Amino acid sequence: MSAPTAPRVASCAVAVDVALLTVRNDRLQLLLVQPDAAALRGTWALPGRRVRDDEGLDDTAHRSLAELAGITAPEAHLEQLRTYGELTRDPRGRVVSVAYLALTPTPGDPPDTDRAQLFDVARLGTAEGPTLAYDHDRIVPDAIERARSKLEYSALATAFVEEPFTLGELRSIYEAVWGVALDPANFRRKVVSTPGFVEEAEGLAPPGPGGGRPAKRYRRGHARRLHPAMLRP
Amino acid sequence: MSAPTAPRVASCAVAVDVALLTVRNDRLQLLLVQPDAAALRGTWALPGRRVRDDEGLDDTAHRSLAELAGITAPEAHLEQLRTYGELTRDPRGRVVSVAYLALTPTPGDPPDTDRAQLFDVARLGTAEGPTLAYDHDRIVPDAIERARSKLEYSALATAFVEEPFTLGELRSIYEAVWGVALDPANFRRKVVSTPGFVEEAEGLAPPGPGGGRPAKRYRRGHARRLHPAMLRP
DNA sequence: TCAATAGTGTCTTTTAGACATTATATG
DNA sequence: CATATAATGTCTAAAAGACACTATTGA
Repeated sequence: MSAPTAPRVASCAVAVDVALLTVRNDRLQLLLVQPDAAALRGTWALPGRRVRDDEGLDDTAHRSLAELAGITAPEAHLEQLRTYGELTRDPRGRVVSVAYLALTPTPGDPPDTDRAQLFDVARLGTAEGPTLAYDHDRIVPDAIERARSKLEYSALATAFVEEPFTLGELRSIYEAVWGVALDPANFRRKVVSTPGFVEEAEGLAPPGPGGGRPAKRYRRGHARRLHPAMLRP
Repeated sequence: MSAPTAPRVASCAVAVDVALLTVRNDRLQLLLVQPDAAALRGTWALPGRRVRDDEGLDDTAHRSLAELAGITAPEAHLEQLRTYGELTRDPRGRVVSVAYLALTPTPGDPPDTDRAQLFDVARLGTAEGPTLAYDHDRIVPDAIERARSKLEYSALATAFVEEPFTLGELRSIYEAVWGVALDPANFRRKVVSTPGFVEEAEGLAPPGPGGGRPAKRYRRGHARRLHPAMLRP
């Protein structure tokens, strides 16, 4: 009974899946694509590709976004989330997937084609939301929680906005990702007093259609970790 | 020039490497083993094994510790750190490695055999420290920083001590991992006022050889995240 | 007795949060 | 003018940190 018929150690398929989050219309949204497999018609999946043998994992992540959603965002924030290796996570066989988290500003050109779409994060898991393929219903909550958590102790919120930005725009990122309202005055004080979070830029941003005082513009600072942190209420 | 001679998408070897940290004699220590390969004689490596085709990633991590260091710690804290997929990280070929972070109380039976040893984290990277094989000099700092960081906002420090423990023992964990001295009075107040961090247990712990008041015993609480966090000074 | 460690009390400084006030825009 | 948003000021409550003090042990 100790004579295996197959090699115990085998190469297995390695893939990358990317959870791309963005904030559009003050709502946190996730990019999903339609899977290739006909059996999965009607479901949605994170854009993902097999890792090529001459390709780094980050490169596979970028290629997944480019090939499956037409998104080329070399400046987008991209970080590893976690690797999912459950034996049965893919019905086609053993596939180990390295999941990535990507954060981008709202694309002025939203990829609302048939193949790729942005979905409200708030609707995921509800009857109105999309049905997720594979084990992506396990990856997606991890990605969202990572984003929510990293907004606290890193300057990652700035990855959601184009430069230059106003502190009102930055605050709306926090409000969309966390799903809470923040006091504008206290938010401003925390941001500008946290070293390296943002740097003042030139000029003023015009107010919205309803009027309002023009806002100062800011750029990303050089700090990666925030001291003190922006704690969730 | 667009006719590849080898398949662009191939299965590649998947391995798991485990960075096991413990606190011994008030110093943060890392478990390293001697690699199998003769070419790597004199260097030290994280215990790691190839993933079997019938085995989950966590199982491979446990097996790595058991087979290479004789450590069977099913209750130890084990979490994924990151996956390292650089093309050239292993001279034997393309190996994608899923790195794990393991935290355990000091083994009463330290694995100081020829094959496995605990090394002071403070000496890593110095002339007195071990030379690391593969790309493990990139993994190890990530593991240490993860542990230092998670002590702030999680109850992970309790993974380093056996139950029941005293708050003095818990404080010495923080001091060893962070490398700073903490005020005992303020530390105690923070810990007991953070909901779910620790729970009072029965009895008192005897003082050390130099005397001192007997300390109350505590057990791990049920909180995973600490609110408020234990911030580094 | 003294030295050592545990645990409590208290004070000061810092930070977070609520909310009023002023500034500058649109309609 | 009213309304909207930006930016500043001020007050209060909570938290962090310094440090004195008491409690209980071993030597």
